[in-house]
This record gives sequence, C-alpha cells and structure tokens, in this order.
Amino acid sequence: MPLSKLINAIPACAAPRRERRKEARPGELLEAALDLFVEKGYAATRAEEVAVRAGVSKGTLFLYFPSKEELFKAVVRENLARTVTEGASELASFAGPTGEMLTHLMQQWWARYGATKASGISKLIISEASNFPELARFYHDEVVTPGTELVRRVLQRGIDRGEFRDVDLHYTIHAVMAPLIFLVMWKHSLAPCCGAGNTIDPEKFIAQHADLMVRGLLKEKQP
Amino acid sequence: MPLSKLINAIPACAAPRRERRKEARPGELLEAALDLFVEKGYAATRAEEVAVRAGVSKGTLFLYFPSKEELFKAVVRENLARTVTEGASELASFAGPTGEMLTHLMQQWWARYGATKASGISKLIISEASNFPELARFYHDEVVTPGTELVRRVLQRGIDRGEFRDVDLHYTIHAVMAPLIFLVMWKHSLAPCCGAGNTIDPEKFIAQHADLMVRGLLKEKQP
Amino acid sequence: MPLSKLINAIPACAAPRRERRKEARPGELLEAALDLFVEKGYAATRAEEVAVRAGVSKGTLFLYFPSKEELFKAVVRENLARTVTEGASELASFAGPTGEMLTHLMQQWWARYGATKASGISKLIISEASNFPELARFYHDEVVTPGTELVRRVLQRGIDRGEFRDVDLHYTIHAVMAPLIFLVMWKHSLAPCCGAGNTIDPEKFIAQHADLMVRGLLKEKQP
Amino acid sequence: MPLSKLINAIPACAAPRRERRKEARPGELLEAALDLFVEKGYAATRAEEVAVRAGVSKGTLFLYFPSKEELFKAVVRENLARTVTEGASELASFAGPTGEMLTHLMQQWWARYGATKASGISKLIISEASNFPELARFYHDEVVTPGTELVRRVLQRGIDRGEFRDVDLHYTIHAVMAPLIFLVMWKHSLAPCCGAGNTIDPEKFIAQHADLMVRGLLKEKQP
DNA sequence: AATGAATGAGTATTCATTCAT
DNA sequence: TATGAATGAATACTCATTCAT
Repeated sequence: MPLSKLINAIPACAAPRRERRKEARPGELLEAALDLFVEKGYAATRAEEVAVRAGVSKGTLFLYFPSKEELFKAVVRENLARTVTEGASELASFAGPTGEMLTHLMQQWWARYGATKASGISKLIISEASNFPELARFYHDEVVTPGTELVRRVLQRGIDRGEFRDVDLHYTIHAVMAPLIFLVMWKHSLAPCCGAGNTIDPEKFIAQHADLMVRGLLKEKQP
Repeated sequence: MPLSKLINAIPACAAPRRERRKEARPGELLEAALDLFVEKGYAATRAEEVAVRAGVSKGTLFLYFPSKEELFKAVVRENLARTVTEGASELASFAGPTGEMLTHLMQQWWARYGATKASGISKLIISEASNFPELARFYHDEVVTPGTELVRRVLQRGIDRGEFRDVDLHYTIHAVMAPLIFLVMWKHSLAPCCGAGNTIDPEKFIAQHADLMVRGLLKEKQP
Repeated sequence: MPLSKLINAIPACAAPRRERRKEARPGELLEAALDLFVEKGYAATRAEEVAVRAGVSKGTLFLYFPSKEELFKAVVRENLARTVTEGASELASFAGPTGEMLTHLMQQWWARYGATKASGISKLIISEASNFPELARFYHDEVVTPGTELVRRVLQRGIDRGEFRDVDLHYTIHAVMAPLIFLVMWKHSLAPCCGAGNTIDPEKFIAQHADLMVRGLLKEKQP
Repeated sequence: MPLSKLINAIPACAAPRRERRKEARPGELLEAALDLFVEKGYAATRAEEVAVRAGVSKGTLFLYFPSKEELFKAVVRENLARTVTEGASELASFAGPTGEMLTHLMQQWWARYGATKASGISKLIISEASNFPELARFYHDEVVTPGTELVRRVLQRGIDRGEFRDVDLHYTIHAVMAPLIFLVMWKHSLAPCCGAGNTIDPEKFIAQHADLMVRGLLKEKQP
C-alpha cells in the first residue's frame, strides 16, 4: 500500500460527517449566511464566519459560491422563493366577509413570514438596496409586486361586494402593508437593543392595525 | 491662446486649496458624510470619499473626527438633534377636531423630516442598529420615545373629547406611525431602484393613511 | 533561446511560493523579526519587512501574530526563554576556587548569550523599556533577577569559604554584571558604527574585568 | 492708523510672553525635546508634543529646526557639548593617591552628568545608534574617546607612580567605565519600571565599584 | 471534494511637514 | 515671526479569494 493512500486514509476515518450529504452543503451554507447577514449586515459578516457556522472550511464556501456577493444574492433569492406564492392559494377558498379576509391575510403573513428568520432578508434588502440594486429590483418584482397584487385583489373584492368604500387602491394597499413591513424592520433593528419597556406584541399590533383598517374601509352603516 | 495658459487656468479656478475655515469644516464634513452614509451605508463609505466630497483631504477629516465611527455617531446626533422637539410646540395651539389634528401632525412630520435628507438617518439607524446598538438606543430615546408621546397625547385628546373610540393607545400609536417610518425606509431603499411604475407619492399616501386612521378611530355616528 | 523562455525561467526558480509550512513559519518569522528589531529598533521596523525577510507575505505575518506588538513580545519571550536557567546547572558541579568559578561564569555567559544574536534583545528591552514597561518587568523578573541570584550564590560561596572579603552583596553583584551588560549594549550600538580603532575584544575584556573583580574580592594575603 | 496695524496690535497685548526672548526659543525647544526623547524614544515622540511642551506651536518648531531628525541631532549635540571637557581640568590639580583620584573621578562624573537629565542622551544614542550612525560616531568621537583618554591618564598616573599594577590599559579603561554606563542605562530603562525591590543607589554602587577597582588595581602590599 | 495556509489589494489612521494668514 | 489648519505619504491591519495538497 503506497504512502499516499495511507495519508489519505487518516482523515477518512476521522471525519464521518464530511462524507454524507454533499448536496446538503449549499443549503447549510445559505442558512448560516442568512443568520449572520441578518444579524450583522452584509459588510460586517465575514466569509469565514459563515463557513465555520456551517461546519465547513473557508475554502469550501468558495467551492459552492464564487464570491461573497454571490453568496449574499443566493441567500436572498433562496429565501424570497419560499415567500412567494404562499398564501395566495389559501385566500381563494375564503368565503366570509372581506374585512375578516383582510385581517386573516395579515395574520397569516406574520405567522408564515414575519415571525420566521426569513423575514430578516426584507431587512437586508432594504439595508443593502443601494449596494445591490439588482437585488432590490428582484425583491420588488418577486415580493413587493405579488404581495401588492394580493392585497389589491382582497380590497377590490371588498369594494365589488359593497363592503368597502371606493378608496384609492394604490395608496390603500400600501397603508395596509406598511405596518407589516414596519414590524419586520422593528424586529430586526431596534427591538433587540431597546426591547425593555417598549415591546411590541406583533399579533396584538396586527390585530389593532387590522381593526383600524377595516373600520376605516367599511362603508358607514346606513341608519 | 497657448496651451500653457489653458493648463494654468484649470488649477486656478479649481484649487482654492488650503483655505482656513475651521468653523465651517465640521458642518461640511457632516453633510458630506450624511450623503454618503445614507447613499451607501456605513461600511461601504470610505473615509477619504467623505473628505473629498467635503473638499478636503483625508487628514483633515481626522482632524475633526477621531475615527470613522465617531464621524458616523456625530452625523446621527447632528441630524437627530434637529428633529427632536420640533412639531410638538405647534400642536399645542391647535384648536380644531382631533382627526384634523392627527392628519396635520403626520403631514407636518413628512414635510419637516421625512422629505428632507435628514430622514436618511432613520434608515441608517435601522440598517446599522446591530453594529451600533448604542446609537440605536440613543435614537430610541431621543426620537422614538418623544415621537410616541406626541402621538399618544393627540390620541388621548381625541378620546377625552369623545371624538375617538377608547382604543388601545400603545398599539394605535404604532399603527399611526408605522406607515410614516415605512415611507422613509421606502424612499431610501427601494424607491431609488424601482421607482418606475410603482411610485408612491408621499403626500397622497399620508393623506390616504390619515383618512383611514381617522375613520377607524372616530366613534360611529349615532343614528 | 527566445525571450519568452527567459522570462518564464525566472519565476520558475525564484518562486516556490505558497508553500505549506505551518510548523516552521512562526520560528522563521521570529528569527527575521529578531534580526530587524535588533538592527533597526521596534518603531523603525516595518511589519512587511519582517514578512519579506521570512519569505512570506504581509498577511501571513498577521496569521501567526495578531499585531506588531505581539510579534515583538513573542520575539522577546522566545529569546529570553533560552537564556533563563542556562548556566545555573553547570555551576553546581564546579569544585575549584570561587575566583575561577566567577571568571568561568562570566566567560560562559558571553559564549552562550552575549556572543549570540539573542543578546540583541537585551539591547531591545533597554531601548524600548519605556514603551513596553510590561516587557521590561518581564525581562526583569525572568532575566535580571535570576541572573542576580546566580551571581549572588557564587559571591556568597566565596565569602562562606573564606576566599572573598565580606563585601556588600547587592552592589557587588551589579559591579560584576554591569560590564557584561555594557558589552552587549556596545556590541549592538556603537560597535557597528565606530568599530575601527576602538575595538573591544569581548573575551579579553571579560578576562580583564574578571581579573580585576577577583583581585578586588579576594582577601588580602596574610603575611 | 491702518487696519493692518490694528490687527497686529491685538496679539501684541494678548501675548506678553511671546515677544520676549526670541533667542531663547531654540533652547526651550531643545530642552522640551530632550525630555521627551529621553522619556519616550525618538520615534514615539511627536513633534507637536515637543512644541506644546516648549509653549509654542507646531509651526514654530519647524521654523527653528528643519526636521524632526535635525531636532534630534541638535538635542544630542547640544547636550554632548555640555559634557565634554568638563572634569578634565579639575583632575589636573589633584595631588593625592591615584586610587582616590579614580574614585573621585567616577563620583564627579555621576554628580555632573549621570545624575542629570543630560545622561538620558547616552541612552538615546545607544538606543538609536543604528538609525543615526552619524550621531553615534559623533558621540564616540566627542564623548567616548575623550572620556577614555581621561581615564587612561589617571590609570597611567597610577602605574607611573608605582601605585597600580601594570595592567592592560585598553581593557581596564572600559572595565572602569562600563558600570557607569550601565548605571545610566539602568536609570533610563528598567529603573522606572522595576524600581521596587531592586533599587540601585548610584553613589553606593559607584563607591563599591570604585573600591573593587582600586583594590584590583593596587599592587599587592609587600610583606 | 475539502482543507486551511498563503496572498495582497484595500482602508483607517497617524504624523511630519507645509503654507496662507 | 508665529500660528495652526491642511496635507498626504507612510503603515498596521483586515479579509475575500486562491491554490497546493
């Protein structure tokens, strides 16, 4: 048996974790990167940190992603993909009043996106938009526009069914969404520092926001 | 005109170098730094860039600010100082219905802060909160808390005067403010990239938001 | 032979770059740093120079030592470690007259420390003591005090055996050591500049010093 | 009265110290520089510090000395000049035994040079010799050589008068001087850091050294 | 595929020196 | 003369990226 084989044999038995799940690597790296990018921002996250958190070496990271920038883009794309198209299907089967529908939509959005780690990428996008305009556009097209459309359809339903006043859709949509976005930004910026004394309970906040919105949208009761 | 004259003419108008303006320098540097930090973020802004934009050399920057970090903090403090306590006085003399008062407050906030360059520091704070928790707390104490109090007083006035329903103040306050914050974030992140086709007119957006809020807050008309 | 071949031939022999020698690196860097620090002083030695002399790049230096200051400290510790406790053991078995013992001690000290490159760190410590008081204390504790003790024991032996007069140990110790320290300082400062015409031969100088010391210490012959 | 005169008149009454002793400036700067160079070394001393300690502005320093290097050289030259030629005259009239003469010489040297601030430049020279070889040579020629000659003449006197043994002058001279140099180095390096517990009283040390030297030099008493 | 030692371009910061006032 | 604001060359240190193993 040649010496070279012997040398290669040593790490083989000492590293049982390395052999399995080669195709899992990119996912583990993306997850580690998501954590760190969200926590520290793009520039303050070092490539090696990501690698270490994913349990691999620095070199391996660059085996899967050609650069830190591409890693960042992949993190964003990966996590945006999850968000898109969820929730739309669910609403199709909703039969109750549109006010309840809108409230439900907001609550679901928080439960399925806002409350998850993935919401950190919304914060990332907004923080790094000027340095990664391409990503900002991607986010706009893949998340903002579809989300906008979803809300538009709900509002239109309320108007069509005579429940809501005939409001300006464009600005009402944003008035509906803005507090949700705010909640995500808050969670990933000031909340961790200034939590004590000014805590915002997301569910209660959304409930209050939804109540105000629906009341503001509903046609006034006829006497 | 000989070439030598042309060459000499260039530095003549472009180089009033080595001026003595100790008084003005800090302000010029802070302004240049605000522009760049808002535009590119903290990490992506190079100290020398700030100096050059302020029309001085690298060394001069460090003559006035001991480090990039202190420059950043100074930018934040400088611009927050302006914001704080503005607007509060104006409301004291307001005599009309609280719904109009609330609408007016929001519109003035935009006109005096949101629409100015200084609003970029709200975006900065939120983007860099995890890297500068000390600043985040400063912002929270100096801006968020006073702003919150201002809105609370207006809402309380509406309730006390029997105009508004007896809502949960804590969450209503944030429901009022969230779209304003959203507007600032939007302006400094996605708007510059994805402006075409999805423009938000701040005044109209605030008007719509205020209308919805006030309608949601007003007691229902008694038949 | 075409020019292109010649050009290619140069890097071929001059660049076995990117070798992997993690074990050897710290030692090579410490040696290079010792040379340069001794030759030029702490401040006048640039980190990159050290790296280049060790045959690596700037980055590699900081891979092994977190800062120039730590590199300096490591150089000092590394070279002091060798010195400490050497020589002490040898004297234990010495059986002759204490005068010879003292002479032997001084000669050995020169041969094993003074004459080597490592003696440069004594000069370093003394030159940089005010900038690195921590190191000065380290040197004092690890080198000066043990050395002092060694000499003390020898002198005490001479007194106990009735060979030496009952001198004040504290000051005699320093009188014994001072010319040795002087020799080291001389070698690393004026000697390289002003060698011609005023050369000091260390062995002869120590012999003369030892002779004078021993004569001064010995009890006067009884008639 | 023209405006320019008025302007000039203002500092004239506000700065009473500035007008007097223009010719004292270089001296004050040299003194401040001596203090700082001795205390912190050449590189660690900033030009502005020197100026501030001398009570002038940075610009003024460069008005009198074209560069930091020249300032350093001037400091050395200035203080060496004081040292040279002192003491020689005094010895000419000494009439007692050469042993006492030698002891006296050493004690005087300490009192007039070693104990003063100026002795710091010996430490400076030795510390910076490799970076300022020109200064090292200057020091060698102006201080070491004359000092050596002085000691040589005393030793020669002792031999000529039959008091001292016929020792090797070259090495004995250095054996006499080395502890004095050592004392100066000690005072300006380790003593400030490690004073506690290992203090060397210079007068006592010199006394002990002189006693040992003289005993070592004296011809053995004839029975 | 995986490693981690090595690289070097890039950046904040210092400080001797200049010069308009 | 004297000032001190301004300069910019110099330097320690970082970190994304490469590549021999």
